[in-house]
Amino acid sequence: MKSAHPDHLAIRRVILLIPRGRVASYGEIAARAGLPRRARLVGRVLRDAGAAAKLPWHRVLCADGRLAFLRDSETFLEQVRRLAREGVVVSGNRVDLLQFGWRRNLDAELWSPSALDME
DNA sequence: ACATTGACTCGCG
DNA sequence: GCGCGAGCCAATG
Repeated sequence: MKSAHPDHLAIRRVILLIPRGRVASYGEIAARAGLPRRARLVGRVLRDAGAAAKLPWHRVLCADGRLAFLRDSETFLEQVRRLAREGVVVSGNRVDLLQFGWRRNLDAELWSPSALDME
């Protein structure tokens, strides 16, 4: 049973917009969906969505770039696999947002100009 | 109806 | 880096 709640739909829409090879935080997704400070709702939507939803859930991380799961969990490993498949590097339990963040620091582009090709 | 629980985030010490 | 509190609020028991 798919939720018809408009907030949930807005959040799913934003998640689908995250480009391959990029990641975004729960909070950023909420903000882009017009729901500032509703990061937890994003997590709830993803959990409720499940595998059948076909959402790129692996591109969603915590605000500091860490994955949201325990390092020994199967979900964590699956997320790392999916990210690696599209070129996103996970160091330890985190991703460098300067390189792979949807909205990354402009200075990072000076350090790796090739990142511009991903837009 | 009340308390707890989160795929969260941010500021402060 | 780490813990705490606050803000957030639907789902769960």
